[in-house]
Amino acid sequence: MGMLEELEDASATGRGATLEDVARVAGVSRATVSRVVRGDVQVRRDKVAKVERAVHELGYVPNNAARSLASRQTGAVALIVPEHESRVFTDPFFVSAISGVTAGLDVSDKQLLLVLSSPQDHARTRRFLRGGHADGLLVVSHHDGDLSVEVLQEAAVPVVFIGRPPAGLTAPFVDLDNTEGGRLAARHLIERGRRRIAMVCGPQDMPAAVDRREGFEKELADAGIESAWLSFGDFTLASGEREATALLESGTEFDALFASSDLMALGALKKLEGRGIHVPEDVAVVGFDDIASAADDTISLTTVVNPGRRLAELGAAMLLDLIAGREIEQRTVLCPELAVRSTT
Amino acid sequence: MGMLEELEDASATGRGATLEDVARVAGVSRATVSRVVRGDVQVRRDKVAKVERAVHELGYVPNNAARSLASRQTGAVALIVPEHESRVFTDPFFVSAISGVTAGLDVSDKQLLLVLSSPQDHARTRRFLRGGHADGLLVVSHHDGDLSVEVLQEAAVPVVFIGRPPAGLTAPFVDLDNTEGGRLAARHLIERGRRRIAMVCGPQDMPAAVDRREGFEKELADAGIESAWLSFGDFTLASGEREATALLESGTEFDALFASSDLMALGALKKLEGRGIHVPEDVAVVGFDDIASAADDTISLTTVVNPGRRLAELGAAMLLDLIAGREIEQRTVLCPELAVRSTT
DNA sequence: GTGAAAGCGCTAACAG
DNA sequence: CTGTTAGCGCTTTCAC
Repeated sequence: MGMLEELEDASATGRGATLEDVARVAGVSRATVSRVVRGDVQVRRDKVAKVERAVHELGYVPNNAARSLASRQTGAVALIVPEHESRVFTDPFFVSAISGVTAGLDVSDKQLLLVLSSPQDHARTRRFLRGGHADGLLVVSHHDGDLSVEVLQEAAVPVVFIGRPPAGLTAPFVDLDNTEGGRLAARHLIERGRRRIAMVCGPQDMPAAVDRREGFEKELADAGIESAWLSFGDFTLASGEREATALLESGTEFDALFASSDLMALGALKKLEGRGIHVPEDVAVVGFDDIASAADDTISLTTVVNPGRRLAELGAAMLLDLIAGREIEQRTVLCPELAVRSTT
Repeated sequence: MGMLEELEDASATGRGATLEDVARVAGVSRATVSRVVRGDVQVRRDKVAKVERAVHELGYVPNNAARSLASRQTGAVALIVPEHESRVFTDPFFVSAISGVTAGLDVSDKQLLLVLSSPQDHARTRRFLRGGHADGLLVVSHHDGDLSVEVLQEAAVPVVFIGRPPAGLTAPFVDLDNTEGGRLAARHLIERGRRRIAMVCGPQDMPAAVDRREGFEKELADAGIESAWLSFGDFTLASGEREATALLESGTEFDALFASSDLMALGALKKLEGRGIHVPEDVAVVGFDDIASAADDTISLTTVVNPGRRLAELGAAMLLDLIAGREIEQRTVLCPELAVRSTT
């Protein structure tokens, strides 16, 4: 299937007291009970007390379905991740993003629906979007073509991108300045005296990956040097290994490697070490993301910090504002920092 | 918050054609449209065609909330994982379990709600359970006290455990014969000529961890040898490292180590190698689970195969049967196998 | 086979 | 501040 999500939704099934029961016991009208239950402040204190007692007594729990039906709100927000399950559960960046969204939603009573939609699930995702399951959408890790304007529009709810949307798709977003991130990495390497710098880029159908590459290339150009090698992975550990191997086998001389994700950097590191290449003596390595294991003693990877958690949190807040009908900044772009450790 | 879930649920928000619209366009009654939409076979072919055309024409999508409200069914099934987010996204076993459930549910139209409920979220989980959000519950990775009979009963829906529930909690379940798994590991090590065997157990508030330890101990006892050392981790990589360090520092002599999870085995392996101990020459290592990286060339860990995916799939099928009111086998116990690789 | 009618439990104007 | 009144959109007996 390919949908995975956070939730708390759906509807109450059967049993249980209804608003009406509570109203009867408390000796007030249904509307009043409804107000109390939702915290609609305009109710006299004594009635509130009565209602609360009745609610407790009856073990009343609101019926979600009825609530949604009447309010035309689902009480949920969906986080759309156009990646395969295995990737999401494997890349720490997503974990931080998810926990960031969770945190950002915490101030509201919205539930998180995690929607993993690998390419094959296109139809399913579309159905989901049309199904009106959420009051708002958060999109992370978007590749070109994953979601079209039309499909998004069908959902008829506010959308916020975590990471700049591709050209042609206009939507509010939060993002890291990935171009600057690429520059940062390149500059650092140059300052360390490296001149034969290779880069393993991320998938070029993702704006973030493109930006990182461009920033890297620009910085090199500004310094009047050319990149020693450029290749493309998909942000995974395996692709990092693969591209490092290719780099090694190409016979290219290089004294530094910039990987567009920590996972790829880790994969490359493994291969380099396997060949007896010393890091950072022979080759300096810089990653991107700053996943937890990058700071691990035995790895200690120099990397560009990608505050995924923070971005996600901001994105969630933006979405909440949008849903509430508040005005928001259409774009929020954070400035990257470099965490210098032992690989450079 | 601490709930994470799969979903597809909630309710349609606004817009869109209703059953009534379709009925009008198709020239039939609402009831008929409803029957057609749900595939309630008793409808004349020509009317079916008319309805389908109208549905297509209007782009009709059923409103979930209304559906749930009327049918008193949510169309969702919850997978309860009493673990912290970080753990779930970090342990490949959960990934297989999740994908197994996903697969098992695929034959139905039920949606998966992933509920991560760390201990602090007890109240939240309880609320969720009482909320009637799902038509059935699947519980995996249950620790003593995580869920009580009462709490489960409040949900008032069928429950299936993936992994034997603790004493006192009676529920249908699917499980691996963990005792046999522990035996298998011990026997293998003994057959390899090892006699000073250490074990890093899992948390003893989990039946699976207890069983693995007991199987291990029994097999050793049958062979007339005593375990060299026994300690307890929590199934994570970090705890594997920690316990291995403790083992090393205790000065205990040992020529084999059985870890109750692959992640712990990996952590231990790292520490052993860090100390210049050769595996398997000096120390043989056996893990449990057979996560993907266990089969990795550079690791090649001998391990007891825990078919998490299969178990989860079976569990989901059982739950579906239960929800449909069908009779089921109260317990399904799979027999473990050993994957012999390079660490023994 | 098919339609009519009666809600599911709640929210949301609208009076008062 | 509070009660009354309508539905939200769909499923589900129950007759026909």
